[in-house]
Amino acid sequence: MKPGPKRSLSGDVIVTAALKLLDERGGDAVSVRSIASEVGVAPNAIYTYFPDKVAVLRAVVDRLIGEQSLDVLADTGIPWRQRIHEVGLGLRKRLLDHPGATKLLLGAPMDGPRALEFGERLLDLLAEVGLSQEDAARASYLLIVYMLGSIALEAAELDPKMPAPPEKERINTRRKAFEAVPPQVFPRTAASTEVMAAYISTEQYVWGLDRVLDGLS
Amino acid sequence: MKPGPKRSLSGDVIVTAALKLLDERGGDAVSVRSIASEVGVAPNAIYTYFPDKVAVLRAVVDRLIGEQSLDVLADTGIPWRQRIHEVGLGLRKRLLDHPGATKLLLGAPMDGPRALEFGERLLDLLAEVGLSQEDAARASYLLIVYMLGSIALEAAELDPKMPAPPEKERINTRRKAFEAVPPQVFPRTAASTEVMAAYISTEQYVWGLDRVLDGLS
DNA sequence: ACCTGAACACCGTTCAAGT
DNA sequence: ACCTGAACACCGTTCAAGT
Repeated sequence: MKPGPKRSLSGDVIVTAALKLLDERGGDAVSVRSIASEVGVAPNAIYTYFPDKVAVLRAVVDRLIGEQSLDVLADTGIPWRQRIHEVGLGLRKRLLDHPGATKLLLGAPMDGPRALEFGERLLDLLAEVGLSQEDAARASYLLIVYMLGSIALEAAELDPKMPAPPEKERINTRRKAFEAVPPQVFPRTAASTEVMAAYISTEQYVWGLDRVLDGLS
Repeated sequence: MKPGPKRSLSGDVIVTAALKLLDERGGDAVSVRSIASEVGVAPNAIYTYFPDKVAVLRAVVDRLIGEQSLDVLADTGIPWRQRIHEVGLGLRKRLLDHPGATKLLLGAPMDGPRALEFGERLLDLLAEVGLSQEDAARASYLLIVYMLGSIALEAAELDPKMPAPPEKERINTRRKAFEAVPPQVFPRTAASTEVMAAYISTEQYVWGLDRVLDGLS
């Protein structure tokens, strides 16, 4: 094969290929070599666009965060809590569509451009609502920790090779797991099987978000 | 070399070796082969005690969670908020001592025996405080999400090969990073540099924990 | 049951060389 | 500047065989 410029390659193309592999074949299948073969290029061509493999994966995470539109946050026609609900639920949905990628979420600092944008728009809203600059900054971090933490914990239970099954099915799976908890050793855990199983529900996610918002006001 | 039983090996010995490598040489240096050579055994001997590599790493995480004593949670002589503070701060300290291991925290479900024990003791306390069974279950999950989420996000910025530097130093590093944020694009983020830098402080951790606790009561 | 040697099918990354 | 081929120093895991 002849070398020479192809111009078919770019950072975006590489990120897209990595995400596709992550979704279709899971985290273990994503290698520099598999990404390269997916885009039809030699493995080391990747290094023209990224310094190393982890940089590619970080770009994948930032891409997913950027997929969530933040426009609602600025929509003063909607009550502010509801705006946060909408963005929080949207982010969760988008991330859970890519369980393989979501597992990488909290392994690296959230310092990508899309993550910064997310924080900035949250600060806008919190300032509008009347929080001081300092409280707004602290609150935005708390909200991000809550959202990403619960989404990551939720994604950890999903098969990275498959799109997430419907919520009911996921709760059933968890219920079975908790029914195996020995009641003599963990009486309260065993007694709350139903609630434990529903930890990963949309309802519990919103409940937690509301408790955090209650704590802020 | 002769094969034959050695009896020097056990799951615990393997976990200890893995944690040592994680601390001294970082996540990339932890391989089945390096663990095996650390304990003086052939690589495939590991598979007598664990089904695969990720099982070893999960056991490392559960070991660290188990290191935090939960006795304070049951000490009715201390105000309940303070009990949660103590356990939360203790867990944070213990995990941040092992940044390499902490990065693995939210990549797998929290279903180890020590994690279950943690949840159960939290349920005890929340029931004592007067929460209904359902609210207690939801609240314990919220608290765990908050603690693990902020600890993981904090650990993501640390060099896995080194013990965490003192807090002041870590805040200085972050401040420098945030001073590079362009104020035209992210005005609020840039204006709050000082608070953003302090996201990883003990004080912000406790502040967030208190907001969550406020939301619960 | 517990361990070994050898092998299989891979990795991430570097380097010199081609256009 | 952008890409290739070839190589280096590794991986996780399996399998048959020894005690």
